[in-house]
Amino acid sequence: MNEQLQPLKKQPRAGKAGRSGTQDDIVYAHIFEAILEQRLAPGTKLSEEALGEIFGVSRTIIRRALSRLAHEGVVLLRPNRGAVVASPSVEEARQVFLARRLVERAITELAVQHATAEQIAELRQMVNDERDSFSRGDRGAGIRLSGEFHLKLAEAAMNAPLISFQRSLVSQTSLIIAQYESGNRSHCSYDEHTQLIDAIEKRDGELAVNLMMHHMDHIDSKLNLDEEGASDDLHAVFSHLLQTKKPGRPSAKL
Amino acid sequence: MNEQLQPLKKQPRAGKAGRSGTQDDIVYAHIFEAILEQRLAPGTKLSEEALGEIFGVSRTIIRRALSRLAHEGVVLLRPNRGAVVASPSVEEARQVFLARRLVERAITELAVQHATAEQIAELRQMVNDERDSFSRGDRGAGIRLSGEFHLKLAEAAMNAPLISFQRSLVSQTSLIIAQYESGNRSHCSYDEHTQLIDAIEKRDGELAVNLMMHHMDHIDSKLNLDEEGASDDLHAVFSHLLQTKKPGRPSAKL
DNA sequence: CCACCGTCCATTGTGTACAATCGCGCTGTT
DNA sequence: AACAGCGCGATTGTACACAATGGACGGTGG
Repeated sequence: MNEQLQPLKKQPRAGKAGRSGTQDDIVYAHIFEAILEQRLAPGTKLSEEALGEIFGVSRTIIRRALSRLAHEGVVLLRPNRGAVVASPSVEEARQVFLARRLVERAITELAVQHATAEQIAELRQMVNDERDSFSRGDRGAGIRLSGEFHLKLAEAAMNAPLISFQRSLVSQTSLIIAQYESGNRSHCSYDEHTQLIDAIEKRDGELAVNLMMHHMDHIDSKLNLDEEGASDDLHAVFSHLLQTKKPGRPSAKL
Repeated sequence: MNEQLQPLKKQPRAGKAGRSGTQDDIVYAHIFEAILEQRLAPGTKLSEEALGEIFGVSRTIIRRALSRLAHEGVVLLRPNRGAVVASPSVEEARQVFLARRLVERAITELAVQHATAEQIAELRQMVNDERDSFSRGDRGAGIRLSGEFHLKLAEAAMNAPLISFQRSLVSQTSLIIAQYESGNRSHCSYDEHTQLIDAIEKRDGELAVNLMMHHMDHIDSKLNLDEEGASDDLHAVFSHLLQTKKPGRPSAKL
């Protein structure tokens, strides 16, 4: 339990109050990555003290990071009960996908208008990285990079609120994919990303939007949101036995 | 500086760790309201210690509340420099409005599909409250209630991510209105809200969306985002002198 | 007289101690 | 033996103490 990560402790030991927010960001990014790459399974308890020891920081920092993650929807903060990795229900997944369709359409249209040559080049680079990850068999990194592609696209749309919203949606999408993907197919078609970039570069808005919508369809179809397998959400598992429940799920899983 | 608010201190004094998050919520809500009702002007410094004394809680609580507010975009957190009430630039305002058009359209369509009779009744109640506030001359509460109407509408859309995003957008919108409104006109036409509810109740999606878009136009037209008066953003004030800044201002258009 | 620089002070960033809460196992009773 | 009530341990929630940062102020030199 005493082993700690090196990169965190670039300085002696304690008391390096400086670099405001840097520690937060590091912890946040590490947990975030671990969740999105499915190294942390949904439902896993995230103990503040344990994380503090692992990263070599106090609970204060951990707590801030968890707070941010909860705000993005990848972590569930249960009052007095600690934090766990979120395990989106089917209904939550549907809502996220609905919202994403909406946002992705808008982002695509805006990106066609505003994307600079530099941004397009960066997008191509990201697709390359993504392809590399998949060819290396690093599925987790692939999911993450695929998400980062969509995030980069949002940046090209030049709209801060949309970027922020997209970050949250992409994070949750990655979590959903990790949880519900029907394993056999190669799940993220990076060639669709390439086609999308081509359309954006040609400033063909209609084509780009169509491609994006098809891309969304493909992602959607690769998930089995209808018959969810092996959930730890008892309410969902036995939902067919319940007659009068509210549309929204309590989302409390044990 | 020693005067404190009563409602906060419902119990003896310190150590009431219970009711997890309640104190946070109270502090958060109070600051939030104060900002939206323009009792706190944009740019005002929000000292942690001062707020802590006012609310009778420690800086820990204040810090969390400020963090949440920053996440929603109504407070700006400057590392090592403290928090201030956000003062959205014209460009930021444009981005928020663009995003809102997008989201409001989707919310309206979803609300037409999903709104229950109960929710519609609640919406009518909110419009009443809003009208009362304006007739009382309580402009601040009016702005806030107008925002809460749109938030309630988002709830009727039954999509958690959209609700969360809408909350952020509405907050920022209120701040923008408070900052940029050209003072003479009565600014929020609650009768438009009433018409909107009627359309939703009749399940007339096309009409509802049209009304919502016109509503957005009206809000937009009441702001003078073109000639911003007396900004404290030097970059914006002297932007015409700068040659190599960010690529101009991408016109807000979809 | 103005500009530069070193010191001070106010304020934030972080770690840590302590108190409250929740879940869980134990014991006693029926 | 099963269930209810109760204390206990573990973990989170809060407050506070200390360290570090950044700006302000005043002194000194040009």
